[in-house]
Amino acid sequence: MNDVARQAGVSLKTVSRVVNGETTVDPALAARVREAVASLGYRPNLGASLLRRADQRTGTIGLLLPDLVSPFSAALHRAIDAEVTRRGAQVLSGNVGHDPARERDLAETFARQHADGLIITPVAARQSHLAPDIPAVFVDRRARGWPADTVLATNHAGAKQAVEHLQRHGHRRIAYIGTMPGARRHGYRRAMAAAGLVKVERNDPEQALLEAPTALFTESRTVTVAAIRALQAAGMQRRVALVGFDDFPLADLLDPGITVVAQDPVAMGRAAARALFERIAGGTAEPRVISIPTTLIARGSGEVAIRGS
Amino acid sequence: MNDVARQAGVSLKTVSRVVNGETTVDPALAARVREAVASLGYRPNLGASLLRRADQRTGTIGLLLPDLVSPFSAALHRAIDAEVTRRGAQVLSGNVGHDPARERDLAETFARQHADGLIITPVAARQSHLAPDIPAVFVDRRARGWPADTVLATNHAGAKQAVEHLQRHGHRRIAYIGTMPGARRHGYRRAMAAAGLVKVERNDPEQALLEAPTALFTESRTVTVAAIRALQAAGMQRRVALVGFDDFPLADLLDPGITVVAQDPVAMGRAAARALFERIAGGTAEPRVISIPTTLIARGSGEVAIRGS
DNA sequence: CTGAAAGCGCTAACAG
DNA sequence: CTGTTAGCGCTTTCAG
Repeated sequence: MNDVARQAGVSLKTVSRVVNGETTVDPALAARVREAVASLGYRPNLGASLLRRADQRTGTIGLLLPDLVSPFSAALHRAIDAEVTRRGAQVLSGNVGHDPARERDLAETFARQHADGLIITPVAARQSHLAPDIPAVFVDRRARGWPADTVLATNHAGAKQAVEHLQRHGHRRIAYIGTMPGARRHGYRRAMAAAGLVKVERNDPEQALLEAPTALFTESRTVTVAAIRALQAAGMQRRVALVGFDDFPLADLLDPGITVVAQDPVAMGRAAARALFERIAGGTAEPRVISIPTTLIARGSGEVAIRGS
Repeated sequence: MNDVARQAGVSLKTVSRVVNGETTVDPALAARVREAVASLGYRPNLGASLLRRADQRTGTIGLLLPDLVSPFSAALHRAIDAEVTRRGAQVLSGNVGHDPARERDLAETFARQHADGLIITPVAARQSHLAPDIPAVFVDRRARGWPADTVLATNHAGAKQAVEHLQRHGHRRIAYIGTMPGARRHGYRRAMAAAGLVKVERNDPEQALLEAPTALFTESRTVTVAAIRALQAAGMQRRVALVGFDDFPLADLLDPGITVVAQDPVAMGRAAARALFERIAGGTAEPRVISIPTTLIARGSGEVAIRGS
């Protein structure tokens, strides 16, 4: 900045004013400064600037996702990106890879880089260890040990939709396939029990099929695809019904098309970004849980009627 | 840091040594410092540290992708992430959304945050405007106007694989469907011409089908999926052959399975990360183009024989 | 509208 | 092994 000042024939402070877009600078001087900036390839030093600056905002939001490869994460990312960009800020994202240590390291990195806030799909059981004293919002999984807003799909209602749909097609013996702990699975259990159905619970679709269920309900995209493969391998894709939690690309092009309870990642991402900006702006209300409804999309696999009925 | 020093009863410099992991500190003092750090919730100021530090490394790599949602980008991301993490650094990524202005802004942001290097899948026609005087490597599209290493799939060879495969199954009249300009499409043209085939070139699969080709070659995942939909809608998925460039999830579960020329995003990502670390370490060789081979994966759609043959 | 001086939090270079 | 001093690049405060 000193070099720029020298070349433009002004004081350092005037350069600072121009670089920061203050309007109280003589246009002729400002032009000379901008010229010098361009010719010297000057780039302001963010860290030095932040050292003294009153307003500590950097216009940067950190996003931590367990697995950037999943279609759900990707859609969430895009929605958050759109909302954050619309407000003139930027999203930088980090891939946690389901590793709590990396979750902590990335949160720490964002905090050291003075991100204005964090949006996190947590992978660790408790989040207290990463508390980086900057505004944060959780998405898709409830945060524990660290009060913050949380945006969730309404899993319990989603499970209810799936189970009642299968029940309407005559099914009584339904296998739940998945590995997820806690609240989400609990939602499925409650839905099954409430409907008075026989429940088979397994991690592996092939094992589940041995128990002769007439319908499958799968907990995530990964498990849904595994179930499709197992059904096709056994030639049973038209004899056992299947409803998956979470939509995925090409679900409509398979044969039969896969019926899913779709989350709404666009609404979830937008809600998370909005909640975060409220926190950044200084909102100090109690931590909220924001629920986003799910939708059942019938495509064929969930409408396979029970055998012999 | 001053507060920590006071509480631990040592000088500021000793705190600095402990925080930076220097080993020349009395263990008892170091323990006292760490205790004070924890109790005060002290977090070092990266910007201030960098201001004076000789080694300007931050252990951070910036990754710019045109669209984080695409499976290819996601796979690339994961591979880069793995290689960078293995070397003890972190990847922060930004979604460019095919917008040259955002590409520039994100590169600028990473530069200001002192990223050690950049990996970019460029979207702008020329990259000279974003040249952020830090080491950079391009992936998946050749960089123009800014000499840097580039990692590419061997498109020309990939097109040859596809065309020869279709030719072997009796096809002479092949539609190329895609919108991509420049080198990649050029590769397809050359491959077609070299094989002496009749080429129909269209953006839209439905239009292409009107020209009665016996086989389709699609340029990207998006176009491949559009072609699958068009073929299924016309009931022609077993009468017209299809080979797609770039593999995608569930391609094997469709009926027929979709034959593709698969890129190798894992190898591409690893090569890009390695090239970048060489540049960061000070390698000053001429800009290279690193080619990663493609593989034809036969799944059914590309082996549909020509009608009546 | 412009500039001079002080100091943000930290590390390099040098003593002890 | 530990401490002192100077100064990184910038913005603040305050005086012209």
